[in-house]
Amino acid sequence: MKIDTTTSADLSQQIAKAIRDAIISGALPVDERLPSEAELADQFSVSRPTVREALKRLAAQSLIRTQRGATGGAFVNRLRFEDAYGQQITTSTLLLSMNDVSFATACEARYALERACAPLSAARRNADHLATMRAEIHRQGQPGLTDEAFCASDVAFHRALVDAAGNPVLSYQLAGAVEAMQPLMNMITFTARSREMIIGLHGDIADAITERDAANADKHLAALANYTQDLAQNVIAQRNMRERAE
Amino acid sequence: MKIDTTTSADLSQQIAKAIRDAIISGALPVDERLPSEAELADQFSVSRPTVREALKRLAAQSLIRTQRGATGGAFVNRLRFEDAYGQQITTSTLLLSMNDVSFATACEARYALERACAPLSAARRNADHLATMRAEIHRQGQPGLTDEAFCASDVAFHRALVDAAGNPVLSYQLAGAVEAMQPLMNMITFTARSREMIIGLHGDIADAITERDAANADKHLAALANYTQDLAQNVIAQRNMRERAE
DNA sequence: GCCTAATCATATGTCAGACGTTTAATTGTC
DNA sequence: GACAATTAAACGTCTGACATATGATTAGGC
Repeated sequence: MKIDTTTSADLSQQIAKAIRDAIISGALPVDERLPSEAELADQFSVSRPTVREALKRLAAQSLIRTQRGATGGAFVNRLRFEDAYGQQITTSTLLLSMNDVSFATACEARYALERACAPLSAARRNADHLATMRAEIHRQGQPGLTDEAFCASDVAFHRALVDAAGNPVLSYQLAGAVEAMQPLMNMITFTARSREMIIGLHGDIADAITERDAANADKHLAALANYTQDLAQNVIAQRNMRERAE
Repeated sequence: MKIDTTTSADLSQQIAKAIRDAIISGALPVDERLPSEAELADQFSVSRPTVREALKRLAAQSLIRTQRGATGGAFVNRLRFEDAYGQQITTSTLLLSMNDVSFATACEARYALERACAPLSAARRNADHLATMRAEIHRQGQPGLTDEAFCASDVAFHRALVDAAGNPVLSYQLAGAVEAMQPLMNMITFTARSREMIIGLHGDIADAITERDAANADKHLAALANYTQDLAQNVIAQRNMRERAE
């Protein structure tokens, strides 16, 4: 494991890259213990704090985990889908908020991906997925539900729909798209009538998935996508009206 | 900005989380300068190395950038889609290699996502996208091309197809799926005949996109997905045969 | 008075050494 | 042989210092 002396980056960055490359290449297998911080400092000819900064960089990416104590140290971490969800959501959320991504663009991406899952979900859904979807639909209909709670339930419904496809890669990819949309969704204040409409479409989608009817599931998802876009456009139009009036 | 004293995690982890939350919530806007390391150390009542470890964690996620010198410091970084690609690809690659994801599962996810883009690509593609796709198809047909080069060109073709949708969110999401598949694709040794077949399907897809024919694009993408799966199955079957013979 | 060059101040990057804390293995005792 | 005390290894944190980069300031020359 050698550091790249040609680049003029921070030492901790170079060391992190060297170890990261070793992990990606498979030279450091999962659960392998890295040398101790003191040994790494010797190997790379740097001080322990510098090594520690490099290790923290890797820890932030969930590439390693550390344990204290006699047999402790840094170990190559098995990156699990659940661990990657959080990071994916954080990144997606920031990408949307920092790059002036329009609601329309985000919404389009989200529903395009979700519709890609629908046929698989229709084929493979099990009782658990259906039960989750029905439970969330029921929750969404309860009076007095805050907008935040409604949106959270909305996300849970769609995640169940995606998970029903039984493909962890898809679930991971969609997690970012669906969860990151939530802050944007929260911008839309749902009226009682629009909630009713959404719940109805959720019911249609759940019905189609229950009946393993991929075509109908796609149809209702498309309707939901259109309706969501319309809602957002109205909110934006009204906001512009208000601003012009002031 | 307060640290969570209830959890018993590392101090640097707690501090990183506090700053990260502030960034996500918008309390720290893009390009805002964080207090100097010494000031942060004072605020959080920790030493400077601990603060530095926290900042390195954030830097690893591209949430901040640092500058040396008199007016230097740590600044909230505008997370760009291009910056996020690399991280997304690294994470996706490790997820696949560390979790025994079957080729079938990864392939299914990839083509499901890609087919979700196709209708948008058909509607919005411009001359640049078409030119890139044609150029890659031409490259793929050249004799003497190594398997690696063929796969790289394959990735470039599909990225052009996805980018044609004109939705940066989709491009970002797909980058992980498409690029992370490459190591798995490289496992498949393409014969001359299978390359011919793939190039033919690429041509069909490019034709459909050129003609803005979403239905045909989807049809040929589905055919390509099936053919890729078949190729992989044959490779795996042959490998098993060899192992049994030994 | 204006431009250039030396100086300075500030902040990050790195180092050395030390001490505290956690944890498992070892040792010693009953 | 089982349990308790000791020990050693490793991470977590702190202090203090020096090196280095870089913008701002100041001094000097024209």
